[in-house]
Amino acid sequence: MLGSGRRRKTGKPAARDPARTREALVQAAFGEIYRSGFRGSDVGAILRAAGVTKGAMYHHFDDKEALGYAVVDEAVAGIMREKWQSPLQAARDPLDALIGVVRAMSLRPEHVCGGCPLNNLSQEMSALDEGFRKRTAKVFNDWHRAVAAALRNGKLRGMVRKEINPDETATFLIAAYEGYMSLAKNSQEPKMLRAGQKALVQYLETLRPRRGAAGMERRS
Amino acid sequence: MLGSGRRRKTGKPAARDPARTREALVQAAFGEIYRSGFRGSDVGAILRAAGVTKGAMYHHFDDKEALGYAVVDEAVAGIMREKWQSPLQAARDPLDALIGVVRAMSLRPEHVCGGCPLNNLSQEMSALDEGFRKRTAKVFNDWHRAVAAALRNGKLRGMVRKEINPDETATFLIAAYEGYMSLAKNSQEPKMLRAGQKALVQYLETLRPRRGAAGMERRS
Amino acid sequence: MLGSGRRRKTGKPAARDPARTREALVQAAFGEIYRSGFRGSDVGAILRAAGVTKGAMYHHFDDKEALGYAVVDEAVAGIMREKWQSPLQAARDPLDALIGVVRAMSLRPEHVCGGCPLNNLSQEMSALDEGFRKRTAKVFNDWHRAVAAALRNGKLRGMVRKEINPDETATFLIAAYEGYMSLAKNSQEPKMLRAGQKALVQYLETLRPRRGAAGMERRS
Amino acid sequence: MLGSGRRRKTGKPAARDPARTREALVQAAFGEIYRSGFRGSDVGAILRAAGVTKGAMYHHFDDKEALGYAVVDEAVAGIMREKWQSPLQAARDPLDALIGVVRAMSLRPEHVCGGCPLNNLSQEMSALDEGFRKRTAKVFNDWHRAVAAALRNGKLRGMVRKEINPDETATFLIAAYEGYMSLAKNSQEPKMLRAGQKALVQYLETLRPRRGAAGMERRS
DNA sequence: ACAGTCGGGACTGCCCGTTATT
DNA sequence: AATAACGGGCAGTCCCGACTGT
Repeated sequence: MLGSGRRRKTGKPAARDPARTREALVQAAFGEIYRSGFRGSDVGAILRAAGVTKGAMYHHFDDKEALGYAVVDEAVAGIMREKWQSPLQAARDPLDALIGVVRAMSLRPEHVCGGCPLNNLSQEMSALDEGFRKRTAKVFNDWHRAVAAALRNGKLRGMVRKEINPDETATFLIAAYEGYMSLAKNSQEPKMLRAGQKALVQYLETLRPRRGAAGMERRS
Repeated sequence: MLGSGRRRKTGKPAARDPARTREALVQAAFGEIYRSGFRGSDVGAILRAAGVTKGAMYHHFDDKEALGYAVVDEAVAGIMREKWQSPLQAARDPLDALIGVVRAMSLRPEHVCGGCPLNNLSQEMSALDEGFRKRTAKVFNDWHRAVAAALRNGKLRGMVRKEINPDETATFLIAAYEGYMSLAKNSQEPKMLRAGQKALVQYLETLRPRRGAAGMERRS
Repeated sequence: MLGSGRRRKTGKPAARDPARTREALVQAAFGEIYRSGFRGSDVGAILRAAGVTKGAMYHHFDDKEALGYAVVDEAVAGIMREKWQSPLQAARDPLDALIGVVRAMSLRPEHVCGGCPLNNLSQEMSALDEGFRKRTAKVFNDWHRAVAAALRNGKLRGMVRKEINPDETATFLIAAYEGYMSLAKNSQEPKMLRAGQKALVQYLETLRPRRGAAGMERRS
Repeated sequence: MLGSGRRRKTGKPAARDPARTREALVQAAFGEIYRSGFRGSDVGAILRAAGVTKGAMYHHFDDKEALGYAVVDEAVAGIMREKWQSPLQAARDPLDALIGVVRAMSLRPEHVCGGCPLNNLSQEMSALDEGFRKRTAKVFNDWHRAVAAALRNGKLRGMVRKEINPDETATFLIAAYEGYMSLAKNSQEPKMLRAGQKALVQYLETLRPRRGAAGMERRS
């Protein structure tokens, strides 16, 4: 502390920017957590990846947990929104949009092996940490709401069969999606994901109203 | 016990029984791992739960990993066999049997929150440890084979629609099942599992051939 | 406070008074350091005690070390001057004065347990930081000079035995004094200090010239 | 943890020997603490000096504090015993023995600057940690008892003046000794220690009975 | 076959000093 | 002069597994 090691700072500390620092931390943490799980991820590695020091991190986040929460709230939720909510909101035909989302699933090996970030975190932490559970549940909820709303909207506009229950159908879709993601992560084979895409698309097609039936819907 | 202070351990070492010791370890490990994940589980806790000491454990298993592998190969595989393979083998009507299995899903809170042991382990370890991945993949495979075989068999016997692809259908079933288990684990609400049961049963019912229309079904 | 949201700090910043701020810092630092040692003292605690903020402190002092130096130069040196130099300067009989000082030693528990501020700092830092060492050495020196001067003066005026060496005697006195302070700090018993007082007074009495034997004393 | 970094132990762990490990830790800790004080000493440095890892240390000691306690109880107490108790026990003439001890004080620069290990620790920690205080107090006590016993014994054997109070005299001796050690540590000059030796020897000589006046000394 | 002490080492996050920024 | 941001050392925890006995 004193006495011996008297060293003056050498390299300049690279222009403070709290927001950037925070964002870098969240992104780096997301990457590490995606790779190793929350508990398996090393704070040191996150720090290195973010180019940030411990002191800075513990200034922005109380502890590793708080950082993990931010990852769910920001990074993971953002990804899901971008992948599902946005396309659905912008869509004319909800089923086309959903099929588009399913077809857009990445088949890149790292994504196949990595699985779904949301499901990973949820599976790992739900039973262990209520904070994580609540946050991941919220993301699931938002996702579910977006899909259900799209279906409901589709029904109103005659683009989705009248008999289906939007909530149940949305849940089924999400469950099947996550299930295939899990199986693919385990098998590590893109063909498993492809099978999932095929099955999901097939399923989604069954949700369209029968042509020439009640109300005379036109295909989009 | 004679002469100088030479005393034999008083408490008897509980009648050596290697097989029992091993089994106790595997069961205790299964429990701990189910609760905390493989990496989160504490060898000490497993030992305590099994009433076994370190020396004993490291006699039977090279390391924690080896114990984990045994948990997959024995405990987890056993559970899946008991829950799926056995009912299916004994079944007259494969769809009835599958519906029976789905209906038998435990709604007990600890199971809802705990999720599916197989999926848990697979999700946690697939990306990190090839040994775990292979072993869980094998269990998934056996499961899949059993379901597919039942469906195939059902087709032959006219109890399952001819158009379905047994392999794809089995995969879909498993994916949806695991998906619902994941969602339930996250939501911690039995009603999510109930929704899953309902949806799966509904789906299974669609696999039955149309009555009185053998061989003439139209595509949906 | 007009127009757009331009607001001046509402709570007044307590009437800037650099000198007061500085003094408050030195006093608070003295207190903290006396309690916990220099390295053990927490800058935050000093700040709180002084009712001053970090920015203010680092305005007045380059770093914690500089504050510590000021504590030695100002607070500690001041205390020693007040306790030793002043009484000695004003004294008629130096031995009476010294005895007075010894008798004035505080027996209050916090002082017994706290020890001598000068010795504390010197012991803690001498080997670790040359700046502290030099500064505490200077205070010791001033102290020593004052005692030695008093003895020398006493000799001239026939109030102190001729044979004694003022420098050596002063050193001995200081050493014994600090030694007792150390022992008392360790034992935490006032009676140890009392023993020191008694011994020192006894010793000081032996420094008086033998009555009626001016100039003819034999050494024991 | 798992998955990636699979490394098998390479270097053999150097033949277990708990007692050696413990002793190495205590000795290394003594060195570090002597150099930097207890709070200033770095556990990592101690570990490096001892050639021992953290795990080993925290197996033998609950925490840094416990290691520090062992240093007092074992290393410091041992040094004092060796330096004072042993010579005194073996002595014919207690005063000769004490003078011998004083004359044996090391004048080596590192010892001058380092001060007395016992006093260092006592000064640093007495006010902060009751455990340290008690332990150092015990060492002081043992020391005091040995000196007092020697003086008492000397009195009985006519080698020490009858009028002196062994307890008070021992305390005075110890106080003066520690005082000089403190001053020397601060001044960093061996000549200060030499002055101390001279003064202490002179003082010790005054404790001898007057020659040819056995049994008839006057009170001072 | 089993008991358990010993030891290895990665990792967290606290703490605290300091420096930009306002 | 006040506060937010940052740098980083370091204690101590955790937990695995080896090795010595019994």
